[in-house]
Order: sequence, then structure tokens, then C-alpha cells
Amino acid sequence: MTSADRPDGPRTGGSRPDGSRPGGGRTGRPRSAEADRAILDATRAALVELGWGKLSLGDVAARAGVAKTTLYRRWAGKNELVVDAVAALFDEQLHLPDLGSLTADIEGVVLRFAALLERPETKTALMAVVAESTRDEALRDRIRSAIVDRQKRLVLLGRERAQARGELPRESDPESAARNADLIFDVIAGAVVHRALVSAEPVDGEWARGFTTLLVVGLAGALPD
Amino acid sequence: MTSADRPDGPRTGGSRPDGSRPGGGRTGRPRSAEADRAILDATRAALVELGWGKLSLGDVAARAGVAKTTLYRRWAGKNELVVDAVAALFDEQLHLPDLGSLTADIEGVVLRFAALLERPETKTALMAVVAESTRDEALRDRIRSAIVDRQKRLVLLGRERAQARGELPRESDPESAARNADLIFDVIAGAVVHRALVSAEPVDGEWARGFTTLLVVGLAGALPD
Amino acid sequence: MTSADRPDGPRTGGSRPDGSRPGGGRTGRPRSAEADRAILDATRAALVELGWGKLSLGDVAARAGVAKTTLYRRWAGKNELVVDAVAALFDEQLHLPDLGSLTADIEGVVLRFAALLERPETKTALMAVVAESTRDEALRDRIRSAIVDRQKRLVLLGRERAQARGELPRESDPESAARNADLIFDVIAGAVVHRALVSAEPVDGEWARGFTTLLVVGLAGALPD
Amino acid sequence: MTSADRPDGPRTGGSRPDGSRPGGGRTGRPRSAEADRAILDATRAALVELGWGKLSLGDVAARAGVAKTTLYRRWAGKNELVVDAVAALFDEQLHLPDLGSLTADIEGVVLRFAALLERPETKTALMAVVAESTRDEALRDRIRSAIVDRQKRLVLLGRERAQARGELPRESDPESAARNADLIFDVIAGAVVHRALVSAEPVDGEWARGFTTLLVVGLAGALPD
DNA sequence: TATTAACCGAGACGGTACGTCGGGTCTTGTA
DNA sequence: TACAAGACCCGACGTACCGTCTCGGTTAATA
Repeated sequence: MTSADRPDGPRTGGSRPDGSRPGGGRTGRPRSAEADRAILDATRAALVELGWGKLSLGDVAARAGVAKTTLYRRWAGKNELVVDAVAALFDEQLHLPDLGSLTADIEGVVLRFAALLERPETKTALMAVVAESTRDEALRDRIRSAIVDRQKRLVLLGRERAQARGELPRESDPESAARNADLIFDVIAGAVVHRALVSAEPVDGEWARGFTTLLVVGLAGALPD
Repeated sequence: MTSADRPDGPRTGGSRPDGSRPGGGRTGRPRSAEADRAILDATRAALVELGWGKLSLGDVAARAGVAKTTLYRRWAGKNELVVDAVAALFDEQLHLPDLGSLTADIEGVVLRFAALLERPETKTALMAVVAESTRDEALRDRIRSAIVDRQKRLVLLGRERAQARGELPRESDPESAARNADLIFDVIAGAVVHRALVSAEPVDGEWARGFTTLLVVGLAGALPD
Repeated sequence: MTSADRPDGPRTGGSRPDGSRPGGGRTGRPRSAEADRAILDATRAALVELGWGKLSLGDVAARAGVAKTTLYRRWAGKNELVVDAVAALFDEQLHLPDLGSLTADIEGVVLRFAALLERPETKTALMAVVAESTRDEALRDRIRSAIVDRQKRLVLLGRERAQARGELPRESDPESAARNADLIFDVIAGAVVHRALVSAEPVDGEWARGFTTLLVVGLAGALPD
Repeated sequence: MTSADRPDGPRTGGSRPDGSRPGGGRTGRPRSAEADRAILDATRAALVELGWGKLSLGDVAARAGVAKTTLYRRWAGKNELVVDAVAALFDEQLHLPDLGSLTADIEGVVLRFAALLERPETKTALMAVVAESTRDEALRDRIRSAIVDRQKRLVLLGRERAQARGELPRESDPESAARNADLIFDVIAGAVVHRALVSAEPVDGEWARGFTTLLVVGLAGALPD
């Protein structure tokens, strides 16, 4: 999945499956896909150089070789733009290769997530948009669909694999299964983010091992109840 | 603990309780302690109404009935001011009453921490200053000493109590003990923050119970190794 | 006289009544004569509502139910469009009916010219295009041929009638006669415009009478020399 | 009279005689008189280089070495600023030295006024602000008090001198005297402006002579009625 | 008690970025 | 080929805050 077919990226339109516009016969000059790409690239570059606080949309437009109006036609503001720009990184970087055991899978995803958080563009942007989202429902939804839900899928996939391997029991109640997945997700993502950004300590192999042990033991002992 | 003896809170000096100054014979009109209080109150009020993004120092000064100059004499900028303003809330809210068992203690602290995060002034401010701190070493230190370290003390205290009760084994290696405390802290604080602000789901009794079970089981099984 | 045969009105071609083109075998869809009319009407309407300063070509196009492209195909810019739009008014409004005496003729033309200047579309547009023309030779020529020269013809016609009636002497030197006509034209048009737009006082019968007396006495006494 | 004591120049304040502010105890940092001067100078320079149409307030501020906000604190927009900037030229340039006769006085003022209109900053600005004033009452008042009334005083002064010399009769009815002064003013100013800016022909000695003759003859013959 | 130095309010200052608007050009699909 | 639609680049707009600075005036410790 690339940024091209992500739902709700552009400000208007809402990307129907067939690409048509609501008004009926799509008319006028179509939007430049090249501009979209250039803007998102420029946003990431500016994030690296300047950080969230000093990032200005005028500067992004200039870097992208694009007029400010072109940028505002597609995104409502800094928050929306940055969410889309970093979401693309989550697309590229987060996978869950089968490493053969639950422990290895968790350690793997922890380290890959930590590596993503180490990148200056994510480090500076992620907390900032989350902070803004506390006051902006639409932004919260955008973050959820563009970033959070994709991470959560990894948890579901990892659990399924562990169950297939017999490392975790199958859960009969689907509601409680969903609750458990949410819990595990918040624990993993929360611990890694907190370690990396709040405590500002490295998420290295040692830490990942300790954390994973704690979690796997907890899961094995707690979930069956 | 008040803002008076917090290290490096005010920009210069630091208004000792007796009003004296370190340099010896400095004269002139002393700073108004009333102004300090009014500014921090106004900051919290503005955070609630406007959120981090729309908060402006000119507006804070106006609310506090104070000139902008007075504000800048005491704080270097928005970040520093907000850290001090929300740090005071952490002072008031974070305690660890002995509830009789490790499980009860953890559940208690999780719920109290979640309640603090529910307040609009903390919710909007905490992530924002953390985001800024990714590019500002001094701010990171200020956050650490004003907020993080105080939370971490609760972990140390809770572990000590649990060890006294025999719920957790005493750790012989002090270095590994410190690592474990850090890990537990990141897991608790991270999970709660992530649940409350990123997943934007309520941290209620049920969630606290599930999380605490997972953690206690994990601790009991994993730490002895 | 309509906009169709006015020299250089439209940007290219000039939309003959029969739709043919001078170059011979040019093919393709002919320009809509309806569009021309709608654009000029919309321009005048927009001038009345918004004045020169707030007039925008996008708005004019929208009012005319026409694409901006269509507008720019015909006129080079705001100035040219407005000159053409108001020139049409001068076509309709400026005549010189023979009122029987030089005094009556002058009073008549003064009042008719003042009435034209009272119309909001002329009032706001005329000075504006003149202002622009101080920096734009082509615009100056366009104004001259579309507006000024037509007014000046009235002076020549009026003088001829007065000479025929014996109210003014025939001038032998054609060069000095032209100079005099220019002078009289600047005095009449200038005084009326200045009274109406700069002094912003009404050009009523009383003023017209006073002005005409001054002018006729001056002409009778001064020109023979 | 200089721009310093001109009424209503600044946006707020209204220039009390003692320079005090309405709110009672004038407080805060006082406005820089230097900035005022620099802005008006820069405005005239920009008018010369760019003309009214291309003049931008951001550019003026930059030339003046001043922030845009400083400019907007003092003037509401382009129109007001330019009126004040050119009004200063009228102050400096328009005098009425006694040349010994009515004819010489009129010729003198015509030529001096024409010279002022030849300057690129006045040429491009004057008609433009008049055009805008047709839709803006406040601007019209500002033009009247800053420019028009000062020119009109020359007419009154010239008539008085001519009456003292016995070239013109004293007028008994003050109301009709005022009407006559207005008429003469519109004729002189209007004719010169029209010749210079609309007809775009030079106002040289020859034209001034012809015009003055026409006017003086007219005055001598028409006014006594 | 008088001095005096630092404080305080008000608000102007030079900046940077904002988000919008209009100008004039271009690229679509359709007539 | 013209046309409606609308995206494009560009430049200016007027506003909001930033953090600094200058004012006149106040206030407590010191001399």
C-alpha cells in the first residue's frame, strides 16, 4: 500500500474507488501526482532539518518547487500534512517477518519500531501531531487510520502466528480477544515510545530482550484467565 | 514542593523564601511572587481553553494581568513556562498510598496517572513539550527533573514495598535493579499514555485490572531470572 | 457603433458579424459573440458593485458564466477590459444635439457629461484607467481612441456650429485652431471631471451656467487675438 | 507646515495639540518619528520606480527598514499612505509668490502645478487615489484636507491680491464669492490635470499663456454679473 | 529620609509565518 | 478550434505572535 491509494489523503474528493469526483463528470485540469510526491518528500526533509517546531508550510512548498496554494489545496494544515508524510514511513518500514517464535517476533518489531522512532523526522513529528490531536477530532481519526491501525494489525498478525505455533491459547470470546489485542498494542507501542522519546534512552537489543521477556511471561500467565 | 525551590524554574535568581539573593548586597525592588502565581494559573487556564498550539504568551500575560516583559523575565519561552505550569499539577497529584498489595498499588497509580492525563491542561501540554524536547536538550532535562523523575520515584517506592511484603524478590545487582526499574517505569507510563492519548480510549478500572495483571505476572515470572 | 468594429478591441481577430475571418481558410469553432456581450455586461455590473479596486477578472468571468480562459483570449488584462466596457457607455451617451446657441450647446454637453460621470461604473473606472495609463503607453492609446477622441469631436462640432451661427470667428491658421480646440476640450472636460470626482460636488444647472458663462466670455474675448 | 503637524496622519490618536493620547496617561514606548519619515520617503521612491499599480506595502516597509506592522500601525492601507506621501510634496511645492499681476500669478501657479504633476510619483499616484476615493468617503475626506483644500487656498489668496490690485472687483455676497472660488479652482486644477494626464500633452509656457488668457478674460467679463 | 536599583505596565519595534486572494497560464475533456 | 472547469505558479495581502526594546512610574532595601 502506498500513499497513492490511501483514503482521505487529499483535502477534497475522498478518493472514490474509480477516482471519479462527486459532481459527476470530472472536469478541469487534474491534480498533479508529482506535486503530491514532491510535497511529502519535502516535508520529510524539512522535518529532518528543522524539526516540527520550525517547520513552515511556505518553506515546504518552496522545497517542493510548488506554490503554497497547491499545498493548501491538498492539506488543511501542518498537522494533516505531517501525518501523511510520516504515515508513508510507517508503510515502508513496518513489516512482521516470521522469525519463528513469539519472542523473536516481538523483539523484532520492537527494534524495528524503535529504529523508526530514531529517525529524526518521526521523532520530532509523532509526539507533536499526537499532542495536537488531543484537541482535534478529525486529526485524531486521521492519525488512527493512517498510523495507529496499521501498527495494530501487526499485533493481530503476531498473535495469530503465536496461536498457530501453540505459543498462545486461542481466545474464544472475540470481544475479550479484541480487548487483549488493544492492551498488548498499547503496552508495546507505549513502552517503546516512552523509552525512546520521554526517557530518551536507547531501545537496544538488551532493552528489547528484557521487555519482551516481561511481556511474553505476562501473556503466557495472564491471558489464559 | 513549590515552584520556589524547584531548580532553575525562574530564569534568574530563583526567589528564595526569605527573599535574599545569593550575590550578597543586591538591592532594588524584589520580584512579585504574586505575578509568578498569576502567570502559572493563567497558563493552565489558557491551556484548557486553547490547547498548546493556540497558546500565546501575550494572551497569558494579559490573562495574568501582567506585562509580557514580566513573563519573559522569568521564563525563556513557551516550553519552559508550560513545563513549570504542568509540573505543579504532578506535584499535587502523584502520591503512592500503600494499598496493601503490589497489584492494588499498581492499579492505584495507573488510575491516578490516567486521571491526571484526562485533565485538559495536561493532556494537551504533555505530549507537546515532549515533542519539543526531542530537539532541545535543556528542555529535556527540565522535563526530566520536573516531571519524569518524580514519577519514577513512585516505581522505586512501589518495588520496595512489594519487596518488603515479599511479593517481589530483592535484587542483588544494583545496576540490573536500576535497569528493571526503568523498564517497569516505561511500561507503566508508556502504556497509560498510549492508551489515553494515542489510542484515545478510556483508562478505566477494567483496563487497569487487565494491564496490572499482565504486568504483575510478568514481573513475578521474568524478573527473578 | 458597437464593440465589433472598434479598432483593437478584442485581442485577436475581432469577431465579424458573419463570423468569417480575414485570413481566409481558418477553421475551428468560432468565438461566441454572446460571450463578448456577457463579459462586458458583467464587467460593468461588477464595477458598480465593487469598484475598480476590488474588481477581479475571475469574478467577472463567473458573473458572465464564462471561463477565465475565454476572457483572457479576448482582453489582455483588467485595464483593457474596463476601457472597452466603459467606452461603450461613451458611445451611447455622448451626442451634441443642436440647442440653438453656443451657450446652450456647452451647457448641454456639460450636463450630459456630468450625468455620465455620475454613473457608478464610469465614476470609479475612468480615473483608474487614466491612472494606469500614466505608466502604459498602449493603454493610453486605447483610452485616447476609445474615449478621448470621441469627446474631442464634440468640441470641433460645437465650434463649427458656433462659427456657422456667427457666435465665434472663423480661425484662419489651422494649427492654432487645433491648439484652441485642445485647450477648450481640456478646460471643459477637466473642469467637469474635477468638480465631479475631486471636489466631489454636484455638477448641476447652476454650476453649468456659471462655468459656461465664464467659458463663453473667455472664448469671445480671448480667441480672436 | 510639515507632515509632523498634519491632522489625522496617524491611524489612531488624532494628533491632539499637546500630543497626548486619549486614554489619559500616555504610556508605552512612543512611536518613532524617524519611522514615519522613512516610510513616507520610501513610499515616494517606490512610486517613482514602480508606479501605483506595482507598489506593495511590504516593499515600502523593506525600503524604509521598517517592519510591515509598523507601517500598518500608522496607515490603514495603500491609499492612505500614498495620500500622505504625495501631500507632503504639495506642501513643499505649492506656493504663490506675488508676481505683480493676476495673469502672471495664474501662469505661475499653472506651471508650478504642472511641474508637480510631471513628477512620476505624483503622476502615477494622484489619479489612482482619486479613483479609489469614489468608493471611500474617509479617503475622500483625507484627500480633501491633505491636498485639495491647500490648493484651493491659493485661489483665495490669488483673488485677494487681484482685488487689492484692482484687477478684479470685490464681491459683496460671500456665498457667491465662495461659489466663484470653487469654480475657478475646478477650472484651473481640472484643466491642468486633464491636459497633463488625460490628453498627455505638455503643459508648457505657451499652453499656460493661452489658458490664462482665456481664464482672465472670462473672469473679467463674467464675474461682475 | 533620601537614594537607588530593580521592578512593573504599556505598547512600539523588527521579524517570521500564517492562510487567502487575485493574476495570468496550463492542461484536461467535450462540443 | 473554442470552450468550461479547474489546477498551476507567483506575489501580495493584512494579521498574529514572537521576543526585544524603550518609555514613565512604583517599590523596597540601603545609606
